[in-house]
Amino acid sequence: MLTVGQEGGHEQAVLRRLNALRRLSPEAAIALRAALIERTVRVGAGEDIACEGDRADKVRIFLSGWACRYKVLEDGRRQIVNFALPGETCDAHLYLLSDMDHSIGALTPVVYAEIERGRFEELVANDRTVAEAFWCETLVMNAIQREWAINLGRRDALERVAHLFCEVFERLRCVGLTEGTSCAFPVTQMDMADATGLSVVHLNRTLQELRAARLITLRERNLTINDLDGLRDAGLFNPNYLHLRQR
Amino acid sequence: MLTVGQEGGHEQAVLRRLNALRRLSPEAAIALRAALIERTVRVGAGEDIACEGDRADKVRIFLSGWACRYKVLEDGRRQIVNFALPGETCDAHLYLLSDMDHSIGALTPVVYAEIERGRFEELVANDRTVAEAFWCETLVMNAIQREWAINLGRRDALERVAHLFCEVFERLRCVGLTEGTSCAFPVTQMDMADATGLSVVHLNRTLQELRAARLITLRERNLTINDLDGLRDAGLFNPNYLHLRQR
DNA sequence: CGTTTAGTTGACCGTGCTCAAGGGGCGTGG
DNA sequence: CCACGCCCCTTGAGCACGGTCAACTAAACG
Repeated sequence: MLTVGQEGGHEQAVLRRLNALRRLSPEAAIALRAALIERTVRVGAGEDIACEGDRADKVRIFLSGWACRYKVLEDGRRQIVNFALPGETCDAHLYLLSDMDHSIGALTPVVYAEIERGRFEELVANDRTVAEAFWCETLVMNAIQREWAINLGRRDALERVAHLFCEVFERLRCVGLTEGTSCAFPVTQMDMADATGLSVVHLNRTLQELRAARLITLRERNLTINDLDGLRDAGLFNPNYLHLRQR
Repeated sequence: MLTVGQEGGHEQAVLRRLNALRRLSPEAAIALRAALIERTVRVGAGEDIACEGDRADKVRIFLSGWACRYKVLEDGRRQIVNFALPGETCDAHLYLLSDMDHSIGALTPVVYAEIERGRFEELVANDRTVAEAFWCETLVMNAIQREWAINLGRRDALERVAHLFCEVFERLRCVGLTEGTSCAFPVTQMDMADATGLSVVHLNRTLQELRAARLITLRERNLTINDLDGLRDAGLFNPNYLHLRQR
């Protein structure tokens, strides 16, 4: 069930993310913030935000909560192909394609801004930095998607899970959603398995391996990275593909 | 080694592809064709077109030959994350990110058009249909990348290879590079293995299985699909994610 | 309280990997 | 013209990583 309302405070993440990709002009930031609070949608955990086959007619920008993009094969096998984290945009200009080729599900309660085609085009037409920021966002999502292909194709179970943790941590860090070496990780082991292409049983054992190596602590939907360098080594993680500006 | 020169005749594939994604205005088609022949680059088989870490400063549009995007892990494992086929654009607006996060290698002799940042922005600024066509191209590449994640994460060897054949066949068909149920497939088994996340040995055995099932004939770098429906079933292939306009 | 959902553990099995060897085609150089 | 090397494909044998099936625990929730 969807409920629509005003939502304040979370649009900061969006601006932080776009700024990290491409510096926005002050006027652009103001215009964008206004657009983000015009129409927000809340979705409960476990609900679908969009389904494969749905008409694609608006742009979604995630304000809070975790969602995932996924596809289910005929026989029930599910693959999560990416997460959608706060501050991230779900396919700018998506409406140019007629319909969704995958589904988007809420893993936790989610709030996102919904921007109609005309309104979105107005935003990018009025300010070059906004247009470029959304291009960057799309290009980076593409790069992340490539990295997931590498993860699934050529890394073993331990490496995959370690890499996923590193990536998510960085994606959250750039929008200010980490505290020290901790961040939320509100995802079941089933979801993690579907994101890493493993079975739940093997994912569970892999987590235990990471814990035994004192690389991470994961409990009550909270991730603490005890040894960032160690985790990066274990996952063969190199953050360059995230294209976040160095500070 | 690179040689630069004039290249005629192949730009048709680019126009066919962009038109299949978004109808170009007649004037746009003319302007684009002109831009495509201004500066073309030829690369020999096996050479790299771009390397991870290179400065990203121009847009590449492939005119003929096959290339692949790939990344190599520290210990030598290689994953091909996508192919770049004639008519396809390699990251419009790529120059917005400062550098390449992966490499692009030529699998056969390749000819591509190289468009400088200023020239490219002029093209998309002058005609809305061009801008939209490149957005579509990028969004579809993103969708293809997602599908590869599914292939690598949740399909078994036979399904992966069958799916790859179906996808490549469709991508070539929309630019007019198929003849009946045949198309070029100028790729070594090593490359196919790296694209499907399999070992060469197992890929070889999987090919034999597809041949034994009379689904395909693959010899002398030429693929014939003997039973398209059968191959689609075997690969759980649904072309919707390619977003090609139905004729 | 019973039911459901998430996490955990054990035992067994199979897909796909590794290692190793050999064959065929082709270009190069003696 | 043949020899050699190289690349690509193929085959066999053994093994391991990760899947499947099943049972059990603990927490959450009505």
